[in-house]
Amino acid sequence: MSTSPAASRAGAPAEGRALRARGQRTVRKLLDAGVDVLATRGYHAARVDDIVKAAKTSHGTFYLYFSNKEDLVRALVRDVGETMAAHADTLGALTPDDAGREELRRWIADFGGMYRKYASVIRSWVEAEIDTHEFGHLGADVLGGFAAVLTDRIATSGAPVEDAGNAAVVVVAMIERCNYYASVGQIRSDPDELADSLARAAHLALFGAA
Amino acid sequence: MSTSPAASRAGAPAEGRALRARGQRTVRKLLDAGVDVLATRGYHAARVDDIVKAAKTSHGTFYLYFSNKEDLVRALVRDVGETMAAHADTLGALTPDDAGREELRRWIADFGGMYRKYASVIRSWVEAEIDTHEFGHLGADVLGGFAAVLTDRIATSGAPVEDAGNAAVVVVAMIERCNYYASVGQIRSDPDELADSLARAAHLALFGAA
Amino acid sequence: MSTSPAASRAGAPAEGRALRARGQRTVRKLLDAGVDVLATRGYHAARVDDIVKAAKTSHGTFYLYFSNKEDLVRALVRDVGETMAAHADTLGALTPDDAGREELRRWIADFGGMYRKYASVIRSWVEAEIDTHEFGHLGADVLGGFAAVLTDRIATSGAPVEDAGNAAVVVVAMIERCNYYASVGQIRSDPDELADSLARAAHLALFGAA
Amino acid sequence: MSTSPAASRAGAPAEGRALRARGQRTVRKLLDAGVDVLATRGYHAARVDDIVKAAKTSHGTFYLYFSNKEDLVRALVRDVGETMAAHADTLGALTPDDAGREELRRWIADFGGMYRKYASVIRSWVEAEIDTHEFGHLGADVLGGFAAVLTDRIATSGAPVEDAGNAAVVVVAMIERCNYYASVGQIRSDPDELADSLARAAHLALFGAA
DNA sequence: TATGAATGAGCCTTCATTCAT
DNA sequence: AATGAATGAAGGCTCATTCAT
Repeated sequence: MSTSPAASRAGAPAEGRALRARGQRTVRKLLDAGVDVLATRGYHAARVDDIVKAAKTSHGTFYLYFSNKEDLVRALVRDVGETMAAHADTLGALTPDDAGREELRRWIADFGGMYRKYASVIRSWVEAEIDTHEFGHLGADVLGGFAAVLTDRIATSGAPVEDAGNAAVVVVAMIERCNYYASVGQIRSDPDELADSLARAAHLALFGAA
Repeated sequence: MSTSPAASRAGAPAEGRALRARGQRTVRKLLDAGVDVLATRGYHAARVDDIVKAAKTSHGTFYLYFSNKEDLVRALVRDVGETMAAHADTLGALTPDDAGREELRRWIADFGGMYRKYASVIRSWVEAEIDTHEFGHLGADVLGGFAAVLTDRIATSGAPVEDAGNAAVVVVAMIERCNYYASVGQIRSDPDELADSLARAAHLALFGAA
Repeated sequence: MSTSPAASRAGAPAEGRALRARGQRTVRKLLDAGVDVLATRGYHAARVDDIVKAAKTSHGTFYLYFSNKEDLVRALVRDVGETMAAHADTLGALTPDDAGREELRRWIADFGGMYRKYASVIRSWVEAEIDTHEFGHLGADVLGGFAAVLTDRIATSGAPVEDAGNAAVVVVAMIERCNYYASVGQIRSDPDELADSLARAAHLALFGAA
Repeated sequence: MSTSPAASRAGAPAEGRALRARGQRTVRKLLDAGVDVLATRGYHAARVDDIVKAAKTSHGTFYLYFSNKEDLVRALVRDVGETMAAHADTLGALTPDDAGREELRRWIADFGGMYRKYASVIRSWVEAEIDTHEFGHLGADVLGGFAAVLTDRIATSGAPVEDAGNAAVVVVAMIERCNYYASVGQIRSDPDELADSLARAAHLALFGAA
C-alpha cells in the first residue's frame, strides 16, 4: 500500500537520540502512514489524527518523534528529494542522434518511475510550496538539481540552443508537469507512451530534426 | 494593487436576486479583496476574516454574497478561466517557418501576460486542486481548452509529430509550468525572454529545425 | 393556507399610530406569514427572514410593525388566546345525565375545533413557554380560564368530587394534551372520535357511572 | 444539585472506543452539567459553552465525547426514556375496587416521582420535539409504552370502556400533562395530592363509581 | 411606507499540541 | 516507550436588528 522512501530518518525530536529497534519501527509506521494519508487526503487536509490512526499509534507517540505534521512531511520530502537528486546525475552524454534521444528517454522514464512511486509526497510539496517556503525550496532544489545536470549536458553537447540554462528549465518543466498531469489523471497515457512523447519533444527542442 | 478579472460575478447566495448598484459595488470590493488576500497569503492560509478586513466590510456582508471562501474563489476562478479560455482561440495557423514561430510566440506571450495578471487566482486553483476537485476540473478545463486548440492547429499544420494530442499536451505543460516557475520566483527571467525560450522550444519540438 | 386569528392587531411599534389601509394589509400579510412559518418550522426555528420571505416583504418593513419575532408571535398568541377564552364561557350547566355529557362533549369538540384551527400558534406557545415566560403565562392564562369556568360548573353541579379545582385541572389537562397528541400525529383518531372519548372519560371522572 | 439518570452513556464520538476511568468521569461530569444547564436555561437557550463551564472542562473535551449539544441531550433522553419505560411494566392488575385504585395510584405516584426527578430532561424533549423529530419519537415511544401497558391492563380488567386503547391514551395524557403543569409551576399541588386527584379521576374514568 | 444592504455579536466546531500516567 | 485525555486558540457561519435611500 505505501512505500516510504527511506524511512530511515526521523524528525527533529528524535534527532539527537539513538532509536532502539522498537522506536525505529514506530517511526517507520508513522512515515508509512503519512505517505498513505497524504495520498488520500492531500497535505492540507491531512490531520495528525489521521496519521496516528493509520499508524495504529497515539498522538503522544507522534510527538515523540516529530515536532509536528510539517516535520514528518519534511522528513518524507527530504528522503524523496535525495533519492531523486541522486538519480539526476545518471544522465549520460547527450547527442543529436538516436543514441542521445535514447539516453534522454531512459532518464525521463526513470524520472517518471520515481514520480509515480513518490507521487503523494511530491504532490504534497507542490501543494505546500506556496505558503511554506521551506518545502517549496526543497522542491525547487530537486528540480534545480535536475536542471543543473541537464544544463551541463546540453552545454557540452553542442546543441544549437541560445541559452543552455533556459533550455534545460523548459525541458524540466515539461517533464515535471506532464508527469503531474498523469499522476492526477488529467491526462491518460501509459508511462511508456508518456516517456516517448517527452523524449521526442525534448530531443527535438534541443537538437532540432536530425 | 489588485486587478479583479471581471468582478461581475457573485456566488451562490446572490445567484437568485438582482443586485443594486451598492450591492454590486460590495461584491466587487469582496472579489478584489479576495484577489489581494490570495496573492499575499495563498488559498489555504486565507481566512474569510482577512478578506472582509481587506474589503472593509463585515462578516455578515460576506455571507450575503458568498456561501464561503471557496465560493468566492470559485467565482474568481470562473472568471479567469473564461477570460483565458476565450484567449485560447486566438492562435492562428502554425507553419514551420519563422512566421509560424512568431505566431506561436505571440500566443505564448499573451498567455504569459494573463498568467502574470491573474497569478494569484491561478496559483489558488493549483493549490486547491488536490482536495477540492472542482477547482482542479476548472483548471483542467482551461488547460484542456488550450491543448484542444493547439491540437487542432498542429493537426492542420502538417507538423511531423506522431500524435498531435500528445504533442499539444507536452507544449502546454511546458508553457504553464515555466510561467508558474517565473511567478513564484523559482526562475528569474523577464517575460520576453521567457516567451522567446518557450516559443523556440515549442516550435522546434513541433517542426524540428527549419 | 393560513388562517390568521384576528389579524387586527399589530405589535408594539405600530401600537400608537393608526394604520392606513396599506399598512393594515401589510400587517395582515406578516401575521399570516407568521402562522405559516410557525406551522412549518416551529417557533425556535422560525427566522424573521422566513417570515418576510413568506410575506413577500422586506426586513425593514417587518420592523416597522413588530419590534421582533416575539412581538409578532405575541400578537398572534394574544388573538388566539382571546378567541379561545371567549369560548370557555360557553360551557353550560353540567349534569350527571346524558344531557350533561352532551353539553361537555360539545364544549370539548369546540375546543378541539379551535385547537386544530390555531394549532401552529398554540404549539408555538407550548414550545416557547419554557424560556420565554411571557408566552407561557399567556398559555397558562387561557388554560387557567378554561379551568376556572370548569371549576365553577363542577362546583355548582354537585358532582361528587373532592376538590372541584383539582378535578377541573385534570380534565383540562386531558383535553389539551390529547388534542396536542392528535395535532402532532402522535395519535391518529378523527375529531369526533376524540371528542367522544374525552367527553366520556371526563364525564365519568366527574360523575361516575349513571 | 443534579441527578443524572444513568450517566453511563456517551454520544456518537465515543461510541467506538472504550473509555478509561478518567474518560468516564468526564462523560459523567458533562452529562450532569447538561442536566443542570437544561434545568436552568432550557434546551434551546442552552449553549455548549454553558455546559462545559458547568462541567469545568473545555470545549475540546466536550466534542471528544459528544458531537454536539443534541447528541448529549439524546444520550440523556435515551437513559431517562429507558428508565421510565422499564417502570411502565410495574403496573399490576386493575380492578374496579379500592385495591385497583390503589394500584393505579401507586403507578401514577411513581411516574410523578420520576417526572420530578428527570423534569429538566423531559422538558427538553418536549421543547425539542417539534423541530427535531427524533426527540419527539423518543418521547412518543416512552408515552406509547405507557399507553400500551395501560391498554393491556384495561383490556384484561373488564372495565366498561368502549375502546381500551383510547381510554389508555386519555389517562396517560392527563397524567403526563398534570405532572408537566406541576413541574413548571402552572399548578401548585404537592405530589401526594396530585397523585390522589389523578388516581381518582383515572379510576373513575375507567370503572365509573363503585 | 417600503426596501435592500450592512452589521456584528454569538455560538459552533476543529485540530495541533501538551500532559499525566 | 507509549498512550488516552485534555486543552484552547482559531476560524467558520447565522441571524436578529439597524440604516440609508
